[in-house]
Amino acid sequence: GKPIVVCGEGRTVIVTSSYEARAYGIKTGMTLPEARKLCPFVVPVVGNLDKYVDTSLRIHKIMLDFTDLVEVFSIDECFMDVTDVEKFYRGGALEIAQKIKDRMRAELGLTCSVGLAPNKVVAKIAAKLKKPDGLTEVKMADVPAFMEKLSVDQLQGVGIGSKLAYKFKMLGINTAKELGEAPIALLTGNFGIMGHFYKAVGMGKDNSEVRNYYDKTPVKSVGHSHTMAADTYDKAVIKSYLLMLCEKTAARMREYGLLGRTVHLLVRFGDFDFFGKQMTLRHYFNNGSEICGHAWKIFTTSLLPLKGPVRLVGVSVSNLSGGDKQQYLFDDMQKKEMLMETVDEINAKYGQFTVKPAALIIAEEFGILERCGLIGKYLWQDRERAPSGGMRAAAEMKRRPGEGGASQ
DNA sequence: TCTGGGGTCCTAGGACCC
DNA sequence: TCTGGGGTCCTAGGACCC
Repeated sequence: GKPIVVCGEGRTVIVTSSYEARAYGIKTGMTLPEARKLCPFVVPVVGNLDKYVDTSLRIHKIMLDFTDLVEVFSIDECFMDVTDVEKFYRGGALEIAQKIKDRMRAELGLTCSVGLAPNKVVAKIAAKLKKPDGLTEVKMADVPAFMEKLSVDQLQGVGIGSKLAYKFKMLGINTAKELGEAPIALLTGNFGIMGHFYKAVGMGKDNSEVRNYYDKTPVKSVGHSHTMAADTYDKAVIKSYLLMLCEKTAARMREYGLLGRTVHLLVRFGDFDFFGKQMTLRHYFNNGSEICGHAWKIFTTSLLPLKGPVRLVGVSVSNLSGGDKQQYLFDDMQKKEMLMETVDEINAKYGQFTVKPAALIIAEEFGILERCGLIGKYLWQDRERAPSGGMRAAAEMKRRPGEGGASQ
């Protein structure tokens, strides 16, 4: 019953908020001061990802009792295809939806909103219509009438964002119906191959399949970025942050059994100007110090002297390869891999960064990181959060990412 | 104490190969 | 009477999703 906002620590934004908070005009993406202006007694709550991941997996379990065709779309959304199983329930798909809602309430104390439709696109839009605790069914025959009532803004979430909605309006397309009826030449002329997709969405057509829960889609990139506690020109501080992010990235790559050969450096300056540059190597790696070496090379060759204070640094690795164990030509590479495995095991047991590169220890001891404020705390926060169970759950979740799904 | 962090996909241009 | 056509790979930038 209170106006609550969920946010992070340090320089953060509001991730989500209770309906009480929304009544004051508080929206996702706002800063805390902005929210306080709208509601002085708003209650900030720091998010707890481990708990959300754990809850998410419990929800999946409930859905999997009905079918394996459960496609994870995000931490709180799934598509479900009950075409083949609805005949086992007297009330059909509607009964399945209601049973899931009942079990979520009874077992997890949560409400959810369901959209029941012939395909993923319509189901996703339908699910958003009544929140919270809604259940909206759109039968095949009712799809045209359903789409007719929607503005292009309401198509958001299915690959049509606000910028696109604006462009549609500039073309005189204001409703989903108009989008569906727009000449294909107009759409492909303006949006290329995507024009076909937009027209289909406008008509409420979508024949993409709901993936099986156990079919893993390969990860395309792994990375971390962080907005520092304060903007800085200090290269030692920037490099320390970067090394920490590279170590976290590398540890996750190893956890997923991945190697990569493209390093992408991201930098956001104090004025919000964004810089990104990537570099592809001939060989594969998943070692934090190597990733950092490449990222730092991009930094020093492209960004010095600094045009302004740095606000955010980030790194990501792509061009990933399935992580089969490599046959090493040289013993020292094998030793390095054994070392990394051991470090990963220790950190999995005692918390992230229990064992870390000396460069990070030195950065800590000399107070380089503290000069920027929160970094020391950041380094230890994962340890304080009882890593073993939750982190595994998080890894489990990330190994099974989803894409767009029939019933949500 | 203005403006987070994790991703995917598409486009367009250039280098390079035969 | 200058410089085709088929590819792949890499990079940069942006829209979009949660």
